[in-house]
Amino acid sequence: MASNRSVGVRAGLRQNNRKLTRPRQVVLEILTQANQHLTPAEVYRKARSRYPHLGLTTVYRTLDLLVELGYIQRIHLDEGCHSYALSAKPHGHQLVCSNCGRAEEFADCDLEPLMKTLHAKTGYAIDVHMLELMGRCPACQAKARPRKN
Amino acid sequence: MASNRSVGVRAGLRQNNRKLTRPRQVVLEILTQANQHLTPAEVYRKARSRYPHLGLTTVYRTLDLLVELGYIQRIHLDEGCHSYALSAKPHGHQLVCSNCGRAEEFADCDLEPLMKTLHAKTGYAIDVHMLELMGRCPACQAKARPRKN
DNA sequence: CCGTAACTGAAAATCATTTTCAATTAGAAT
DNA sequence: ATTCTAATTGAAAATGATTTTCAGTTACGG
Repeated sequence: MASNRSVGVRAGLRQNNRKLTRPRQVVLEILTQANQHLTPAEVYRKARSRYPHLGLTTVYRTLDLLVELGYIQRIHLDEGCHSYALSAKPHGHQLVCSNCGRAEEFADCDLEPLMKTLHAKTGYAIDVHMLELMGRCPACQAKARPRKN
Repeated sequence: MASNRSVGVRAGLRQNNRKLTRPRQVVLEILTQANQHLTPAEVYRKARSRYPHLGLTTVYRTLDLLVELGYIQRIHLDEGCHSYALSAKPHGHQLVCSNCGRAEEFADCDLEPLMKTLHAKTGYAIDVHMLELMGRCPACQAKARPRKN
């Protein structure tokens, strides 16, 4: 069953003279099915249960490629550092649970006013921004305060 | 000449049962005099010209400590990953030049409305945010378009 | 000045990421 | 279906960043 996504990706790859290989499919599947941002090592571990021959090197290369083509995005966490997640929406940001790591993606960051102010103040031609929010997700909040009953 | 900052830091350290040692002073001086965010390796190189006996291990440990006490802040760049800079203002964010790396700090991020919206939408109890902007600084813009005359 | 907990630096260990290279494979062209 | 070739792969080695270990040193309260 070739997923819709996989069809789209195949086309995107072809445009760039790239191939849709098994390892690439597997990495993409893992990220598609995870509701989470994953580190390269995590992707590797999960992907190998499906395709044991996969190499870690290839995971790194595939993640880079998918970022380059815009199918996934790179996330910076305070430690551990790099994780990757599907970019469902153009220009997505993450809202990450500081307890369980679950993440929501959102796009409506509305930083235009801030960027204008800063441009006026500093003269910088701002073209990129990185925004990430952290806090407890509803489930973890519930777990944390069972005494509330 | 003990700087004002160094006095404040000494007090802060003492409260935590920590000492103000020469290596720590040097690392702090380097960051104070840099108008830039610096990686641990950069801090190390600069600091050694002043205090050649300094070890890289100590630089890492000192940077961690200073972050913990709130005197400096950790910055995440797209690659290279970690850099450190003085946190002049409480809760600072960085506006980094994508060309030369120079950075401005700002605090008035005004994300409250966004955080409220997201809280309503997702239920997350948001308590931390990471925001970083990138773009060309005025100097690099000027350099990039000399033909404009 | 003393005592001691905090701190230090060198070396080794660990962990993430990249490079190298010979073998394999996807997919365009027959 | 078969061939051809550039793109891709995985193992191993190399590189780079960061952490741990540990014996010796130092700041600073008493």
